[in-house]
Amino acid sequence: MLFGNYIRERREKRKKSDPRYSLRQVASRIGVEPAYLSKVERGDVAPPSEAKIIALATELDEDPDVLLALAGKVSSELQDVIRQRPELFAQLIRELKELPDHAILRVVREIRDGDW
Amino acid sequence: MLFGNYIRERREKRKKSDPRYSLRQVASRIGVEPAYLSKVERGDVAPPSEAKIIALATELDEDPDVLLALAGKVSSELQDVIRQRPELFAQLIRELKELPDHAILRVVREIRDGDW
DNA sequence: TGTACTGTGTACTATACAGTACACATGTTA
DNA sequence: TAACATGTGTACTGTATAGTACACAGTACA
Repeated sequence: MLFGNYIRERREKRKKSDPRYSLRQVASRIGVEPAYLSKVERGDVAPPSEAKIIALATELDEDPDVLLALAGKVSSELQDVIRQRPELFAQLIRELKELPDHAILRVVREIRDGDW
Repeated sequence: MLFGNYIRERREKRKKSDPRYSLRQVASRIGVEPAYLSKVERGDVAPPSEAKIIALATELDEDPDVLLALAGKVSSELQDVIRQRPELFAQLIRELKELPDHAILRVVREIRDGDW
């Protein structure tokens, strides 16, 4: 799924029941020109900046990390965490790379519940 | 520690015992102009691209992830891993953010040794 | 003492990024 | 049917990124 298609789909869905989700109004609320959002939704230009993507996520009630991923980006907040301890996190992420979702979820839960 | 200072320090150290580590020769081996590497080492310009930083890491036998971190970057390879499963990794990284090094290392080891 | 190598200052450049501004045709509604 | 709202095409812009090219002064050494 491409970023633009996904956004358009989500926005149009909301528009059905709420006219406040017209392209123009959403564009205005996230602070871009309508022509630009139009091009973004049609994949005519690259996805917007991280800040605009997060605004869009809030607006459409989507997970910002997922939208950023669709846009080929990783949240700068997460990048900052990694940059604080690059060896540790690099090792961890490479270790987890091949594991199935449920294994990673198990790690997340163990950390949340355990006495780390 | 700034990226440029660090690189210069490491390079000069090697240069003491091996004249192949002059600024010019290293620049040539990693494929940039000497004037540029000079500016990079003095922090006169921003750190180079990911590819050049990795070449530099290889050249100076440093950890690429550490050099990238000093340059304010995160390896695109790690970013790709995160982008494959954004929710999962975002959750995990935020969870680990506050934990001390030894706790994260424990996770890494458990994954490596265990039956995940 | 001249040749070769060292690091550096100045000027320039090509490409990507992240949009704006305005005009236009079509559609809706009061 | 006038006023307003909708999405989109075209043209343009400022800033950042990632460097190159060339000249120059100082140092080493043969």
